Amino acid sequence: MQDVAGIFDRRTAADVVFDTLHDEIVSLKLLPGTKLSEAEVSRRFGVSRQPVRDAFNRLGNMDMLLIRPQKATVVRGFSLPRIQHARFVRLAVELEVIRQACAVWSDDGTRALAEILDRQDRAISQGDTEAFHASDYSFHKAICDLADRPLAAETISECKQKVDRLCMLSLGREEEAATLLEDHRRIADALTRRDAEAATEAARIHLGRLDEVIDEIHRTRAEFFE
Amino acid sequence: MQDVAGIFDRRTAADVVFDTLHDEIVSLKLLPGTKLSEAEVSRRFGVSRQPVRDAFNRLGNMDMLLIRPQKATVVRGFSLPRIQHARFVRLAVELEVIRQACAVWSDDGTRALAEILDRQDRAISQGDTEAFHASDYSFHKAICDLADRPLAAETISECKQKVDRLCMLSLGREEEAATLLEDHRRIADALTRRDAEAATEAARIHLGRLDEVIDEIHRTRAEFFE
DNA sequence: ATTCGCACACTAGTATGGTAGTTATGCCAA
DNA sequence: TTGGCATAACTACCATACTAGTGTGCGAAT
Repeated sequence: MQDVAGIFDRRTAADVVFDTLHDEIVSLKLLPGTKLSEAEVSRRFGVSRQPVRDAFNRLGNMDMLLIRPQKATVVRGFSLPRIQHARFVRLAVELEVIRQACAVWSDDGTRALAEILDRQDRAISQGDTEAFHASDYSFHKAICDLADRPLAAETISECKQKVDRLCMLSLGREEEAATLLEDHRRIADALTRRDAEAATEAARIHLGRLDEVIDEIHRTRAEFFE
Repeated sequence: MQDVAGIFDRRTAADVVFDTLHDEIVSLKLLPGTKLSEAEVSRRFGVSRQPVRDAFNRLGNMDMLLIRPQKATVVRGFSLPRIQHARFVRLAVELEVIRQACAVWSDDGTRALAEILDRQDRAISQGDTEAFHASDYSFHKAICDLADRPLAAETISECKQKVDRLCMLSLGREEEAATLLEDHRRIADALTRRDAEAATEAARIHLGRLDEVIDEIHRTRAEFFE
């Protein structure tokens, strides 16, 4: 009862099951097609079937699980149309964010991006891929904030998540970090010049770099697609 | 208790509760702030609490219900930032759809849009607002299909739904149907000319027409916002 | 009259038992 | 050996009972 941590942050059993399964699906510890049963998962977590059911429903709503009544529940595979759609939405949002950022750009924005680009540069020279990805996200989020569209970062993140799950299937391609940083520099420069045309064009190229990666995954790992 | 369920599409009790509540929330038969209890709703539908709980969870995931553990579950009010974000995402997607449609435009597209515009024209002269709204949706969906981005129509529809729920609070503004049709004509013309710049600019104006309506609702119906 | 405290009526979360529907299995007959 | 059918072994769905946390209102004490 005196557990201070647990009072405000009430984590239900369903939350634990949901978070764990979510992580395992995204990180591909659970591969597409894996069959999950309420009873089995409830035994694994030491809870009853009800919280598991709640967690399944949430994951089902997010299209991560396919719940077939009276049949079985399986981890959903990738759908190329849906992946492409997620990328399309991200592109569309990101471009419009950039346009609006250009309209309200100030030196504050230039300074904020410069700092993030420095962080990315350091991450690359130190070979810290995790820090690189974190600052990559910071870059895009900063533009959203500077465009006065903070919620856009959430939408972008949701789209990115779906694509990232797929890209876990790819082999290491971290050597391209320098290219991505160069893209960011081009976008930042165009924003500083308040050149929406150049900024959006650079963003198109930046976001298009995954095209071939995804194509390759689709070809070589067809078994994970549905 | 065998429902009149579809034979192939098994409609569970949770589905029925979800669909009904969803409709009532969207149509504002259930106003923001209305308290819903699992027990009460389960009595109303003549089912146990479990399917009601499933339905609540789904609606909670969609941000239509706010589920506060051990306290109560209430219909969520409107959040101006979220409404604006939904409109922003719709704008961004719609603009990019138009750009891609321009890139692959053919006479088929021109013909398809012309037919839809005729339907809208007839709906207006007959004063059939429902038919007008239906063909309005058809117009935007047709552009998505012609741009080879059918899923974009779903995203647009989701965004539109959130805004529409808010606009149910507005008084009748149907007199503007002619203006909206004129907007559509301008967009269609620009697409026919494959003029992406003009088409997107027309779309910006078209989608911006709700600005004042929403502002007014926010001012005069502040009690529904959170 | 005001305030404190406790009982009670609520809430959502969890556990468990049972039902209907689907799939896999294995036996029996051809 | 193989095809078809009965049956067992799953599945998710639903109902009921219980737990624990929260707000409210009444009564007693000041």
